[in-house]
Amino acid sequence: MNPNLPSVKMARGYHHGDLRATLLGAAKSLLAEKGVEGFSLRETARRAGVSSGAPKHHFRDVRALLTAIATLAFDELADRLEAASSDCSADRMTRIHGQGAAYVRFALEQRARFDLMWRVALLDMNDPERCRAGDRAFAAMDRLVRGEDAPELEHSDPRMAPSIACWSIVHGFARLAIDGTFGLGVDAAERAADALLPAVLAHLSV
Amino acid sequence: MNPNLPSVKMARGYHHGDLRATLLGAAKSLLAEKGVEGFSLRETARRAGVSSGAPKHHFRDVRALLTAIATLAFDELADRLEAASSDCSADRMTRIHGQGAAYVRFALEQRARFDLMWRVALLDMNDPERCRAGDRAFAAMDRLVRGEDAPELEHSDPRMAPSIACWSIVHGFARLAIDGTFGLGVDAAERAADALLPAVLAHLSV
DNA sequence: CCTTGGATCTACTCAGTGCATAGATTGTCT
DNA sequence: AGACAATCTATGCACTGAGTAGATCCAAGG
Repeated sequence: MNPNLPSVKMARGYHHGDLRATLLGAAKSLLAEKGVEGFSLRETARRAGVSSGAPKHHFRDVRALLTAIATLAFDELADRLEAASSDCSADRMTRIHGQGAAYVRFALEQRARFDLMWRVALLDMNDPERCRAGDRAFAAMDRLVRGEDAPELEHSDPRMAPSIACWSIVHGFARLAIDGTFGLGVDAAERAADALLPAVLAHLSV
Repeated sequence: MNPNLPSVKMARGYHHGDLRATLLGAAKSLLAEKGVEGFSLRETARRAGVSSGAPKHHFRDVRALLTAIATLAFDELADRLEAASSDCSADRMTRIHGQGAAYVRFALEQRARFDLMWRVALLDMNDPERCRAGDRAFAAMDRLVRGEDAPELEHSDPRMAPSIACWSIVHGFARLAIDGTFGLGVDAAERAADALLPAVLAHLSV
């Protein structure tokens, strides 16, 4: 055992050793249990076994912590979208539908985190990491819809319409499912989504 | 001046006279100024010129007040959707697009209230009035998409796919616009929405 | 008229929150 | 060894939603 290497699992003394990661973990599970509205920084600190002022040294404030979590979530979503669109044997429309299904699945599985990703009032929207991760997720969708070598454009450019249409329908469906339109409770939403999403995506022409 | 009729504008004494309506008004304007996250029951009471415990007699708790506001908002949205689809000279698809535009316009104009309508954790989702108003808004869209005399179905029924598709794309677009995807700030979002929405809706086939 | 009951409103308390500050502790570098 | 910087604790402040006890007022009935 080499006591010199900056071990991640340091014996917990006055200094925690890896508080930043521990806080992120505690925050994630608290979020999953209580949802965005039930989240609190103090409770996160409590779960990390640390005083309520300790997080300050790793996250400027609660917004910074939430922004970090949202960033991780956006990256995870981007991973999933990229994975879903990597089956090159399928034709374009099939891949688009598959990616849409992955988007909705992510939203339903990671309800609270997905919710958080869009809570602009709670996030630092100018955080460069968050922007990067968000753009990465959108880019995965955009590449599939507008093609690999389409020119990069502003989101608001009218030539983006096909990608925005695809994103809108999938995002809107995910939100409706999460927000209880197809029945409250996770099971009801998931069953409805499975039964409904393919039929819904059939109405998208891009 | 008949002092017997229960005037809405009673001179403000110990009893307010019309506190319920005043609270709703104060809450609405507070919401518009500070957004859902910045809303507080105490500040609402303060603006209504009344102590912080006074609202209790008109709304069980903050959730009941917010639910009442969401209900009013859903009814207002339903009114707008019905008005937008009433132009019988236009063909079906034109009317659907017009209704979608009305939906997005409402969301952008009434940002905070639209936001609130979908904050399930803050609302009493079982409140019958809220359910009624919500269903009314959806029904306006559904009638236009599936036809006046289509059978009534559960939202999650696969035969609802055309209406859900329409709702999803419009709702998703509105959320993206509100949540700053097309640029932060009201102006940017509105300009982008104007430029983008028609092109986006062109990809919807119902 | 006058009293009595019920509705409305005030005043206070409590637990909980985010944030700021001051001070204790510890690892690291010279 | 000594000093420094980073990390963590402890405390205080202003705010929140919610609960309780009591003041006030209105509108009946005697």
